[in-house]
Amino acid sequence: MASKESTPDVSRRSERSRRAIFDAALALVGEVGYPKTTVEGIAARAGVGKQTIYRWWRSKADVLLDAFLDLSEQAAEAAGQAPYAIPDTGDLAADLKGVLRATVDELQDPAFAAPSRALAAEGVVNEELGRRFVARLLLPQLELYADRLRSAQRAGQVRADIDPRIALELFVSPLAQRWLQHTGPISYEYTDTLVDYALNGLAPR
Amino acid sequence: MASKESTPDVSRRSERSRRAIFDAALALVGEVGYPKTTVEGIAARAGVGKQTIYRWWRSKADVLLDAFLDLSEQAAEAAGQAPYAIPDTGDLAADLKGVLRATVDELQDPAFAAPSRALAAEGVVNEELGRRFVARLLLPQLELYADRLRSAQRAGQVRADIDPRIALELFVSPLAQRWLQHTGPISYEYTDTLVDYALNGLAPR
Amino acid sequence: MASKESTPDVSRRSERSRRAIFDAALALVGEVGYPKTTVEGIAARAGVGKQTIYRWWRSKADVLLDAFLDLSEQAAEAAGQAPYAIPDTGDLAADLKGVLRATVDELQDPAFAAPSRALAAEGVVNEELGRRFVARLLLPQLELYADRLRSAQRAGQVRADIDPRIALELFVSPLAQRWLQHTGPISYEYTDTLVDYALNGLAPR
Amino acid sequence: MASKESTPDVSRRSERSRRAIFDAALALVGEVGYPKTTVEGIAARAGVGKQTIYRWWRSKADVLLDAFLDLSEQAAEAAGQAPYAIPDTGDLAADLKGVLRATVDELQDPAFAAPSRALAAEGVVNEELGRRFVARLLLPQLELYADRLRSAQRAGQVRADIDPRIALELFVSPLAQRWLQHTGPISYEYTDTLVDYALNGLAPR
DNA sequence: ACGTAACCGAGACGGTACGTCAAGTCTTTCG
DNA sequence: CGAAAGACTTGACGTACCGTCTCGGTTACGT
Repeated sequence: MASKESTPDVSRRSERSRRAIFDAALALVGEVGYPKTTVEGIAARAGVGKQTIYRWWRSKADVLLDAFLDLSEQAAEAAGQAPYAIPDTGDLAADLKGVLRATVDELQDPAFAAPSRALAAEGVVNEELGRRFVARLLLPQLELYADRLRSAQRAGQVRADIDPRIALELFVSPLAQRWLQHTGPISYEYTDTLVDYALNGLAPR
Repeated sequence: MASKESTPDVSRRSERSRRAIFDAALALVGEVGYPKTTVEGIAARAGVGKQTIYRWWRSKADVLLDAFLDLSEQAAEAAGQAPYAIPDTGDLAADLKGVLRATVDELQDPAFAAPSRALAAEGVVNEELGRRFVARLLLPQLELYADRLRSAQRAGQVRADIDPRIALELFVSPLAQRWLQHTGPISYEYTDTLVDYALNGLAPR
Repeated sequence: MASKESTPDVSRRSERSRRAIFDAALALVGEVGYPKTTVEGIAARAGVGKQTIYRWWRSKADVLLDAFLDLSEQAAEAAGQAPYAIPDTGDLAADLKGVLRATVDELQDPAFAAPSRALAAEGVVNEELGRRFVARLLLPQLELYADRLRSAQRAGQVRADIDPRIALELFVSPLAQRWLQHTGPISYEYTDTLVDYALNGLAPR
Repeated sequence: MASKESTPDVSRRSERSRRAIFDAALALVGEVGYPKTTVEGIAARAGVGKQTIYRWWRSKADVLLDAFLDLSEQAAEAAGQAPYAIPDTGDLAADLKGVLRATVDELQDPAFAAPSRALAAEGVVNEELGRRFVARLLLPQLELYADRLRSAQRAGQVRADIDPRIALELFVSPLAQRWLQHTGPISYEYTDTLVDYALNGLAPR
């Protein structure tokens, strides 16, 4: 006996509509911004009835989260073999700088930045969505940094008593904050500096 | 020569209404959250005409920004002599840990956290407001950390070639991100660790 | 080929709402008067969204015009066989006096008078609505008088060179003006007198 | 002890403001129509504070009524000796036709027609103002017709048993209704016909 | 092969809040 | 102290979207 509240029959779902909704949602967020993106607008642009959106998602933010996850997966596939893993050349600083430079590029691509920023903002204020955003998008990425740091610990390049989950925030969070809150400019030089400071510390040796 | 679009005659403004609007706005954000706080609701709660709000502010976010700045100023005054300055006991680590612990407390006070979070969220998506939020609230506070770090540089506790404006982000941004995006728990232990990592670096010495 | 500005899909329209709106509009005009009747009030009383009114009508006056036309049609149906036709007993004076006496009664029934007066007033100042009011309500009624006068001409009771469309105004317009502009009292005696004066003229014979 | 609600000290009243308000009110009604004429607009156009209007009048309609009365008086003065009286040449039909032709001209002069129509409309719906409009503008004019008819009765041109107050409506009201409600065109020929029909009646002699 | 049960596009529905406008009141400033 | 200026409270306006609820139509099984 299926629950009354469960999603409708998934097997009959129109893949065409799903794709059109994702495309419309991402396009609208990029074009007019998140606040002016409306469910009504997404439905119209996707050539879809409003109810088709409400049948499968609970809110505008929900749609966008799925659309963005879908986008990320597609991007990952397009990127080929090692889609999302931090290289391990043995040179920790160089590896981190490389990944952060790629992130800088990504953050400046409007197609990626607009929905990402919108979801982050919504997550700040809507805790439930925020937790899903973090769990499905942010944490997996952070975990890659943690893995790389653990590897560095085994190689003796990072002290053994360091908590990798916290350590990674030393260079990731500053970039995140500058980007989200416009508290400063973003550049390769900046992220390189973050890695240097974080690895070597501020105090004289 | 007053511009046609400038705000109306400020000298005639009702201080009573201004205060009531601030109080109502902060109270509502705290009680029902930012999205459910409406201009109409603020006006009603403040016993003020809606037009009186639109006469002086352009949006809900604008009102809240001013209300929150006002709150901060009052809090600063109430805090007495050294309202917003980081102590300088000579022990950099201890001083930073102390201030961050105070910040942790503040971030857990709902009266302060709700509007702050709302403004941060709005600023993420509304760049114009975001820049004002940063310029009027965030940067002044960050500058205090920069000052303390400069003092530490003079005392030889921080390397001279370090850029204080970037260095401070090593411990401030992680806390900010955990708070804003719920990427992890917040505690005294956590901020203490951040300061230790940031000052000493991750690499073995 | 439907015009872009045409009313929405009429076949899907809710008859229930339409009726409720008419009832509410007529009731409110009767109770609080036309100027204090608001679209918002009609919607609330009808248990209907405001947008449902604006979807189908352009203004308060438009709603009221349709509501009143609907009322007239219902009254006509209720009146039975010969709903709106002037009797033709052969005695022109008696027939006209009878109809005018009925009109006097109608003009003193508040349920009928309030919306009628409101529409007339609006029509005086809003030419577009005025023309519709006249075309759909006033002229059809006047035409009945013209018909009766033509019949009287064929019977030799009215001179053949008389223009019936003007002639009818001799007894209809005075009543209309007294009612609309409060220029004098209204009674059976008054309308009887009008008919006598109009048929026989003022000059001695 | 003066009542709180009495008008303020009339002797100190600014004639300059009073005139400017009248001019502004009449101009605005002519230019944008009655509904779009606002007290705020009148005050602005007259270079006067809004309160100066509310001090001396109770409503927009009140202002306009006084403005129109003032205009009528000025017009009357300008017209010279016998400002408002119906000529008495002994030929009743000719005298009435002449006056009605002049009225036709007046009704087509926008400077006169716009405020007049506006006041009539307001009077239809606002009984209190309507009665003042009628008493101060309409009835005095009707009385002139009544006087002329009484004179005709003394001359034996109108039957003695005719009530002049009702008789005059036979030709005045039709013109009024056509003008107010757009129920038909207005012309010299039309008003001439009205006089003929009214004096001679519709029935064959 | 055919009913019947779902999804689908469309869009009307009852609502909430928006941002604007004007009403009429109240307060401040000036002559 | 009257008048100008204009800020105030109030409340209707007409618009934009919300999330729900029909409406036909078109698949896509299940018997």
